[in-house]
Amino acid sequence: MSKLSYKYFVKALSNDTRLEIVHLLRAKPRCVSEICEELNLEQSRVSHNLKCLLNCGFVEAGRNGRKRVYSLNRNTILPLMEIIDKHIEKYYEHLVKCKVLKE
Amino acid sequence: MSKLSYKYFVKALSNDTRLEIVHLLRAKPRCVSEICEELNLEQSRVSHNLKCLLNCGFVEAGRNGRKRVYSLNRNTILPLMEIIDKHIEKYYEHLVKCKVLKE
DNA sequence: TTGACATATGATAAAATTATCATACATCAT
DNA sequence: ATGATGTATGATAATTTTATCATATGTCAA
Repeated sequence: MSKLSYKYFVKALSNDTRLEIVHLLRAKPRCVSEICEELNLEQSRVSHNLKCLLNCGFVEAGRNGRKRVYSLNRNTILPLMEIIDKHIEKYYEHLVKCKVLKE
Repeated sequence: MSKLSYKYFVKALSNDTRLEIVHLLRAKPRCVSEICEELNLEQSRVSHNLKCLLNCGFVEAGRNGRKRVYSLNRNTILPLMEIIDKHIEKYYEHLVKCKVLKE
């Protein structure tokens, strides 16, 4: 319940790969190879990042034959993203003016 | 409004220094030198990290003489932290069992 | 049981973040 | 104006995070 764990949970959502996975799973559950294909990412990369999301309870894993199916933990991650979205909506312009975002 | 900005906002909260600052400001606004003292951190480190929080709209800055006073943007960061707290409460045990947290 | 498919994992290289140092800038009191 | 105080900023070193590669593990079908 410490700041350490706080940071850990937040870090899980502060990475492109993991955010892409989360966004993809928003629509429906998928197995690892599907995630790889749809996001055009390497398998080990996806697995490593899924593990992080799993550890933090942001996704859950089931099984379908030899496939491991991952789905969002909708109870927690969706409301969380909603709040962040709202904040971003309000402050995006501000952030852009500060020219902090590159790319 | 892209994933890039999303990541940027979340990253602002995924760092020990910035989280400590945010937690400190929860009680009341403070100037840079006060933050340094209370958290026992170097001044430039605090300033750099405050800038990040400022860019993202998580804190606001005023002035009092030659002191620059920072305060929390309570509208957005407090509800956000509340949700994260709730999630952590639920999943902390799980996370510990996975032995992901070191220290 | 063997081979093929699906995923996980450990080690390390590559990339990104962070802290630190030196110094610049800004404000106030004299 | 000058010095003292308070804060910001740029460059780079130190640290952390991430991706990649090689390989291990697990599951199923034959």
